[in-house]
Amino acid sequence: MVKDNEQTKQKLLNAALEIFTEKGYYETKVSDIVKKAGVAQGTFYLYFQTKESIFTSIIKSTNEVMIDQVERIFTEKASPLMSKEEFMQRLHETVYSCMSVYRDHKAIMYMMRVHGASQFGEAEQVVEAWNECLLGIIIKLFHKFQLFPSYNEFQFEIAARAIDGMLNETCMQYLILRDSTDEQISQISGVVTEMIYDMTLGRTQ
Amino acid sequence: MVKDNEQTKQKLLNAALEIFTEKGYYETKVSDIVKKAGVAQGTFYLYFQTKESIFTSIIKSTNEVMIDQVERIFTEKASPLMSKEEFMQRLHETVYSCMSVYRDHKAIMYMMRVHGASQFGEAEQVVEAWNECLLGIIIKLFHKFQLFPSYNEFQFEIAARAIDGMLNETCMQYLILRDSTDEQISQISGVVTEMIYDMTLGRTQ
Amino acid sequence: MVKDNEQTKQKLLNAALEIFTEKGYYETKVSDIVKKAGVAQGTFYLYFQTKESIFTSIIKSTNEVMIDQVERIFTEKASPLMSKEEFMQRLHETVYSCMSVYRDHKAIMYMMRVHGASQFGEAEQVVEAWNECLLGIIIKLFHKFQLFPSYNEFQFEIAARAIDGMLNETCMQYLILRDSTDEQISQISGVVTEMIYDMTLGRTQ
Amino acid sequence: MVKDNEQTKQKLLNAALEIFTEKGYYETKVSDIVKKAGVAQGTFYLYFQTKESIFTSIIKSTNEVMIDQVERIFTEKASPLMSKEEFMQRLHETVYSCMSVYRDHKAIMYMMRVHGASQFGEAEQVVEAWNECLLGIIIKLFHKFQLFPSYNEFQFEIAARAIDGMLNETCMQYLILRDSTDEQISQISGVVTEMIYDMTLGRTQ
DNA sequence: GATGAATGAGGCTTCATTCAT
DNA sequence: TATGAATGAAGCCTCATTCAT
Repeated sequence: MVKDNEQTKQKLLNAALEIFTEKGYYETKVSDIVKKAGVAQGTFYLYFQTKESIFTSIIKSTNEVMIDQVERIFTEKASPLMSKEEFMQRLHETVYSCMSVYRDHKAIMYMMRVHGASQFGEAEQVVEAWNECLLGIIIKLFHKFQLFPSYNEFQFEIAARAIDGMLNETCMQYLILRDSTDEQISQISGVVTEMIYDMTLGRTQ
Repeated sequence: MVKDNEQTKQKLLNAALEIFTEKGYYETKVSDIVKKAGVAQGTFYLYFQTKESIFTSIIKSTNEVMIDQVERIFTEKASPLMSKEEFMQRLHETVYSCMSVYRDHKAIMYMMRVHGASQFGEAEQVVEAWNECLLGIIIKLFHKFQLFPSYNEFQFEIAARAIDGMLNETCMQYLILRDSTDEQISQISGVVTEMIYDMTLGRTQ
Repeated sequence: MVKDNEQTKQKLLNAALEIFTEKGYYETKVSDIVKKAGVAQGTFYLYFQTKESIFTSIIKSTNEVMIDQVERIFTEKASPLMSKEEFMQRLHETVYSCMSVYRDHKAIMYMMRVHGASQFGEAEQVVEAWNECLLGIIIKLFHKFQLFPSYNEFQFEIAARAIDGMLNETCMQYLILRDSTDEQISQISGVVTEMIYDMTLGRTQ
Repeated sequence: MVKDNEQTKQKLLNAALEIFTEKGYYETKVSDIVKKAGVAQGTFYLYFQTKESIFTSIIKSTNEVMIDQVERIFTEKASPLMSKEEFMQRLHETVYSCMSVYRDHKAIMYMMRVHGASQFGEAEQVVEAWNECLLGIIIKLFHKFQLFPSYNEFQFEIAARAIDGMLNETCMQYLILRDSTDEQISQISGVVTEMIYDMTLGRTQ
């Protein structure tokens, strides 16, 4: 029955994610995964061709979800015509949502960042895709709000990457490496929101 | 002879750094290292106890140098009494110097970030030490300039990590993953400097 | 239903023969066989106990047929009283028929010779049985025609094996490894017939 | 020291030949080989890349030797101008020498014929090379002695293959599958020589 | 100190066979 | 009878480490 089929595959995926997250790709043995999943060694190979392929499979599928979620979050949240308060409110919501995405995919993010998942052809592209996704969104927003009018293409990109780095680092520290309460996440996004505002719309000028 | 001794050890360290950087810890074989160093397999174990120990040794020693350099850079560069122009000038210099440190230790940084060097007890501490180093400096500066007066301890830390993330990401992208000219590095630190200024001293109250 | 039963078994036998022939015993997987037969993995074991047993089963049953055919061919075809022309005619027919047997069981012969099917207890006996069959026939004919009167038992056997080898090799080359037309097979048996004649009845006494 | 080096390699080759001969390629485990050679599992891979490569290596090198030996044997042994007695004498010597070659490389021949060594790309070529070698020699002799004047190209080849098969089969039976004394080998080559003579120079007509 | 051959534990993967449905 | 998911033993190979010279 397909149901059973999928169940086993899912058990393997869950086990693999957990152990990859804990130990990284190389320290994870296929035997660890099957043991945790509660199936036999051979069963693994009914669902995945190689150890690498389950790894790639995990980060690829998660990544698609994350990119999708993030893109949805940033769409049509804010407009240049808003008042500062309204804008801040929206920005805060956006940052908060974005952080939730990180939290929901904690294990994957951990794997990608801490264990440096960019070692295999496909995984590398995934990490890159994720980076470019956020960057693209930020740049699009810059244009929408006509920020940094004096900046050239290159400077634009730098600014976007700086914000990307800010978000990434805070998410990493407070959502991936530590567990934070909703209350704390709200505070974190509050600080980040303010900073982003100050660097952009709120620039002294 | 000690001289010879050190020479061989250095050859191994150089070779190891190069290959670790290129392939990461796990994909690097001791046999690769000795081949590149031009010594015999057994010789490796005259200088390092294990493969892990040469790895740790490399990132530890480099890290000390980096931390030292960065701390020196941030010391006494700026003071709250300066004019904005002067302050900006100093900050720019500081960021630029900081970027130079990244560039000078490109390989190590690459290893730490891209390959996720935080897998072994000691290496993990090194990565952490580096993060804490920058963070500490930033927090100290916040205090010195009495920034974010309304922030509590937690928010303070968040803000510091955000800036840390900004710096890290831009360094990563432009100095570690790509090669940038001095001219470009100057532009990059310019943008970052402005952003930092806007988020801190230049805040719209 | 027995009918269905037999059908499935036959499908498996056909598939197995084809793949064994193509890849040899070891490179053939049970999964290949069932796939080609269009049945499930488990079904295989309803009809055959092991992979080895289907293999043995195939060559054994085929071998019986072949031995039977060959024995019939050689029976009462020629007699010492014939004229040379008549004898040659009969010998030619015999060799031709013999070659047809090889051709009809091409796959099995291929398996036995090219893949060296003599690795398992039973299979080995089959190959041997086949060899002894031909050899026996040839020796019987030698006696019937009172050939090699000066030869002792040992020499007799050598001569028989030599002819056996001749037949085998030409069959192998032209019927098993290559496809030959009826016309060509006729030529081949012509040459072989002449040679056999020259070595036996036609000997320069 | 190179001496030791070669010694270990030779131990492995000897062990491998012995076990391949006994069990065939697939039933031979690398662990069997190293056990018989008295070295560790890993040592095997210092000298051979894979199990297949030691197999190929063995039959390739032996084959070169055999081909060389056989070609030397057949060179300038007989000439069309000889008397029958002299010719028979030479032919007998030739066949005898040829049989010695088989005997000297018994194990390899066994492997090639009985286990059907033609399963891997390179091994296949080796078997073919050996077949073509003998065939070529026989055809050359046919031309030299202007045998079978009425035969066309195709018939020529058939005749050559027939003789090849005769030689092969007798060698196989008496030198590879059984052990024969020198005395016996002499008898065998005697019979074969007579047969070859009868089929060729001694043809009625 | 330097060498490099030798070691052997342990990982990944295959595949014949079983078994619950 | 038929299915096909599950099993697990066993093989090949890698590579960090040791050791005799």
